[in-house]
Amino acid sequence: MTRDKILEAAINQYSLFNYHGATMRKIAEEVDIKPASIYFFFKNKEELFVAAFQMLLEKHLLEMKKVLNEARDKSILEIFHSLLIGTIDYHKKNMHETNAYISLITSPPSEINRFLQEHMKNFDYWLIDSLTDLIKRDKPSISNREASTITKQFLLLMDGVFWEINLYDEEELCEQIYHALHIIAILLGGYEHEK
Amino acid sequence: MTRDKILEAAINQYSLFNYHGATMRKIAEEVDIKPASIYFFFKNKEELFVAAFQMLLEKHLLEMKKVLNEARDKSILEIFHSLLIGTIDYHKKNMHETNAYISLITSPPSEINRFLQEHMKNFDYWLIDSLTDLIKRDKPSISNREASTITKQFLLLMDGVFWEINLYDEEELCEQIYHALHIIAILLGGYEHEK
Amino acid sequence: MTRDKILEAAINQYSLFNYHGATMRKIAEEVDIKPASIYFFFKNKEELFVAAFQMLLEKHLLEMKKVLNEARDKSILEIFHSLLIGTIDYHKKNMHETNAYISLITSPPSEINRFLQEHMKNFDYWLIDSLTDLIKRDKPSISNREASTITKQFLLLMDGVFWEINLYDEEELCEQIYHALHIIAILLGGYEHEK
Amino acid sequence: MTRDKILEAAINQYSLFNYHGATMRKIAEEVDIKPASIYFFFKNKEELFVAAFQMLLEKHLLEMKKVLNEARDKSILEIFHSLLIGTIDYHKKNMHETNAYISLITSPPSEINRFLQEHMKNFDYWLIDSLTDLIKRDKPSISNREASTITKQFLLLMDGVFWEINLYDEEELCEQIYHALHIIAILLGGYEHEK
DNA sequence: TATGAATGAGCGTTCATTCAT
DNA sequence: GATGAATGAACGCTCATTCAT
Repeated sequence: MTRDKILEAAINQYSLFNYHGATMRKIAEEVDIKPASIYFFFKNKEELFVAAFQMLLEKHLLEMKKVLNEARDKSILEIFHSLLIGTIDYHKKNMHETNAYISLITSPPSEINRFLQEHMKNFDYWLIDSLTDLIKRDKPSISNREASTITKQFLLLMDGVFWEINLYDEEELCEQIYHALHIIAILLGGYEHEK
Repeated sequence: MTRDKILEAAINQYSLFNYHGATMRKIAEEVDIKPASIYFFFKNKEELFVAAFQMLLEKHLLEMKKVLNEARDKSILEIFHSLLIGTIDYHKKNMHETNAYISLITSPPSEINRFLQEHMKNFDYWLIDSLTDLIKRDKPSISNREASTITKQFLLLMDGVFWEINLYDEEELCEQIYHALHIIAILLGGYEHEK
Repeated sequence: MTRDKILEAAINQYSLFNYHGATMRKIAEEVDIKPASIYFFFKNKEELFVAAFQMLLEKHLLEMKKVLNEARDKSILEIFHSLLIGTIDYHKKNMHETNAYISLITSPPSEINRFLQEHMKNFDYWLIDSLTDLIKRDKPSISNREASTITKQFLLLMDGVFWEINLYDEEELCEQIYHALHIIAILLGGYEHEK
Repeated sequence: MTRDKILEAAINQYSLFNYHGATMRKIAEEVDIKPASIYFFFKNKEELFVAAFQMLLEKHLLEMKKVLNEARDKSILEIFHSLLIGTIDYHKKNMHETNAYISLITSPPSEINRFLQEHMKNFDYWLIDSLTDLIKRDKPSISNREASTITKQFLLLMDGVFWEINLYDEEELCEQIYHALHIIAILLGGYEHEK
């Protein structure tokens, strides 16, 4: 109970002030306990944050899996659509976590760098594999190579949208999502044509 | 100039440890002076960083302008190409600055938030305006709306590549740039066809 | 008994880190319980250590009495010999306790100072009285004054050897014990002669 | 200036409360500065105490050398006398330092153990060599072995007196010194006789 | 008996900052 | 221009201790 609240507060503070600015005092304040109490649950600041980041990344992975699973039976274009919207929705709903996630990737505290690299690689492999499979299921005539290319192109667009969360407001972001989907439609259309 | 060296060191430290982790002592150490000496040039930490960030953003804007200028006389596809390659090249060559830039955008120290928003908006306007103009110069038949759409789609792809600087190594990044250019070609091709 | 194990651990920790460095946590760890459990047996740190020191001093006194008792029927020179060897043996076998004992005497936690002074005085009186008696039993011709002198000289030598436990290794210490016994023999021999 | 006062205060506090009880705050208070200021002169607590102990041991060695030097031209018995009195006098006059010295030897903070061992060995060698030389100068007929034996016997007595600083008050201590000198006289007398 | 959970006080240390020189 | 010396505030953390269970 308290342990979970501490983890959550750690992520919040990290998203606002990064590692060095996220002090044990402020985390404790957010949970409404005293700083010393944190040390009953975590050995020190570093281990608290390793635990918090682990939780963050797992949650992110789980959420993505859920989104993909719920869209699994739709057409590939709709799957891309759901994935994009799902990602943005999740991140808009959990701005603190998203901010923390972004900070984590752009300037990871050196202690957890290796662990982070591992996670990112796994996440990437899983997403690429899943999407490539779904593309081939939807368009059986497509070659492995082509499916992989489409996947990577989609990731490129998704990453673009993801980065633009930082730059644009709700409305502009919506427009960019629309552009992304439009491009995907064109790319998939190309293969449609050739079939 | 000692002052310039301090600014540079501030950016370096910021890129490595963010605002709260970039201490006056470490900055001074990097310049090989004592912390007290920094206060001869800057009133306090906040003003030092405001100055450093200003320099960083100006440099970034200047660099982008230079890249665009040098490509100005090529075809629009080549311009897009140059812009993408130029951006990546610049950021690969100045990893500290890029890291600082990313950190600045993803988790800006609250004091400079307003100033940063202003800059980003101006940068965006400038880039969109410039690109829209160049598109229309290259393809006079295109409507304002269409030109604006292409520009935004290009920005989406460029942002995707930019974010992937964080995720991928040299080789993979190269592949993604290729995908981006390929997509751009298709999008422009569409208009070509309609002409 | 948990209580006894706590006392023992307290002495151990005290011998290693003195009063302020002997923490409740480390003591608890040594007994394989939690720090809170110590408070079931002792009101607080101070009372725990008062109890521990009392035990330590009593044990030391008892041991000395035992050594003296076992040598009681030998000649006075042999008694001195046994006492010296016995003391060293005991302290070599219980290095932690000896260390604690030495620390206790050289830098007593202020709270138990008075209690310690009392004990030391009693121990001293007892040892001097016992030895003086035994000398007179062995050499009836000796005056009270002379017997007292010999006792004090012996104590001086024993204290020398005791301090050198801190300074020398096994072999060198053995040599010093030999010197001590040699001197004692000479001193007693002087009276022998005069008899 | 300030640096020296800090070292002195460190020794004082150490003599009273040992390493763990000698806090930076109390040391700073004694010097009438703020705790943070200590860190301008010393990297951390450990290095402060290493410096303090080094100073302590050097001062002790110097003092002993001075005492020995001043007595150099007297007879060997008088030299022993001066040494004993000089040692006691010095330690009585610098009770804090003596207490620190004793604590240092009986329960050295593990970090400086090696350095301390080295010093003690050197001090011992120096004292033994010096005394052996002086004995032979005073009694040329004596063999090396005999001189060495006398030296070690003297050290034994001096150590006894030294330890008894902890146990006895002024008056009793005086008596013990008298006993020590008496024994030395007898021991030297033995060789006199044999000559 | 024993401990999980909590805390106030204090620890060693570093922070940004000042100011006389 | 630059720094030696200092400091108030805050840092991460550990201390002895409490108390309900």
